Amino acid sequence: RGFIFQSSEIYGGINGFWDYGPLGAVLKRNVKDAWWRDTVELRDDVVAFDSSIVMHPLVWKASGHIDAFHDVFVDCKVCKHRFRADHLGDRASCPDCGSKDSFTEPRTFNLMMRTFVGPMEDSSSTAYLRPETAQGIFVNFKNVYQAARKRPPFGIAQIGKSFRNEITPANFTYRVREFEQAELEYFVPDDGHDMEAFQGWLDRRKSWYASYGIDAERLRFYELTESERPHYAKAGVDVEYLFPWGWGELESIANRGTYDLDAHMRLSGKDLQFFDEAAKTHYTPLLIECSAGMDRTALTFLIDAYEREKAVDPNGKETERTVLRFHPAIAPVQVAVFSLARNKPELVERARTIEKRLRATLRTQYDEGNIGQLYRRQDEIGTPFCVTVDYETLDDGSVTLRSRDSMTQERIAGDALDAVLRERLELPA
RNA sequence: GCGGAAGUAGCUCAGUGGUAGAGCAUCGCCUUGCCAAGGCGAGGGUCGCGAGUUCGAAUCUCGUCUUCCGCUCCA
Repeated sequence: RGFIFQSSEIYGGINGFWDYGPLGAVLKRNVKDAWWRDTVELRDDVVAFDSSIVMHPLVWKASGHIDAFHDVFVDCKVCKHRFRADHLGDRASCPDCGSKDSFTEPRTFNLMMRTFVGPMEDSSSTAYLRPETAQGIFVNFKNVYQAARKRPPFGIAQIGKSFRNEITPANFTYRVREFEQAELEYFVPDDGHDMEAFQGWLDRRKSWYASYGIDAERLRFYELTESERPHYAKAGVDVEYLFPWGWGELESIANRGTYDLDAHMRLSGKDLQFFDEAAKTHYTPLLIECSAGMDRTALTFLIDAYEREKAVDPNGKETERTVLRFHPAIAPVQVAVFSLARNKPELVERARTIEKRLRATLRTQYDEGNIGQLYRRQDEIGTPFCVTVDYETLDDGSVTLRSRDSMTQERIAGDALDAVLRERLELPA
């Protein structure tokens, strides 16, 4: 139906990259808008940001990505298993099959995508496509809080593309090499209350997922143990969804302490601290991070909404109905408007007029023809409501309102339609 | 990167050396008029891509790309 296509399909595709079609692009935009609305627009303590994808290479030195993302591997030529060279130490035999001197030469896997800045392609011009958006926030931290006149506690949010040379892209748009992240970096005073801020954002993110109807049985908030989280992190919770292939991470919420700002202060030599007026001391703010994958979240909405149910056609034959039960805020199309017949100009004109009016404030679509087909087609793309213009409409202006989920129809007076739709779509009046 | 399997219309698939197929979907007309109904018609494929064998390749061989499964990896 046009949600997601393989990238560069006519040339055979390229592993780990995907394109969003007419419906998918709107779906993903709606997911991002929902995140942005809740995380930025409804908060007076969070400001917007949009940093560049290519940054000074030292950013990635400070963040640890240049070291951590350049893993050296060797393969056992006998059992074909691969090992990280630094995990093997001085061992000469394969831990899995015991073969001696069976390793290949060490090979480096660079998980950051590399490019060159300027026309000269040499080591001095090497740059990286960012593997996460967060560092753009950290290195601009001082500019942002001064320009926005913010003091901790306050947050900086950004949505943008990131790139990683994953060894094995897998599971559709779940593990990919180009993806979009939504990240909130929330800076709090070093006053012993940082875990309260962490809990506050965890609760807020929990209710965000719940408010868009994600199946609670398929969503879990996994608390990382001390050994599972980075050494500098005081707490971490992974938001996971039960995909068809198992539990997969959508978002990571963490208390990262002063680690990130410390690292950039150390390498850049710049001061990124605050001055506490009351205590007359300088301090480095602690950081609460919410980092969510937008492609993964969009995929979650798509999978969670998908349902096939038994139905019966007009001849009494058993058939199936495919329906995407999107929340109205997420659905690519919110209202479809139909003319009951395609060869009756007065019906068509009336329906088109209504569709055009609704289009000003809602995501709408016009169609005409066999009414059953039209309803099922909209079910399949997750449109919550359909409005049908029929012969009665020509008499009194009333229309039929049909619900995707209940499959029921009701008669609505023409002048009540807009208000009824806004109520049913759970939109503000 | 390793091992296995697969790739034919938008989707699901049939087609094992001799003119490229079906169902559904899409588009048009008719009929119908409130949940994928019915009738008639149309468009859509260099059979993933590239070589090779052959008089002739979707079909056999090799390479390559992509996808799936299992390893490996997972800041």
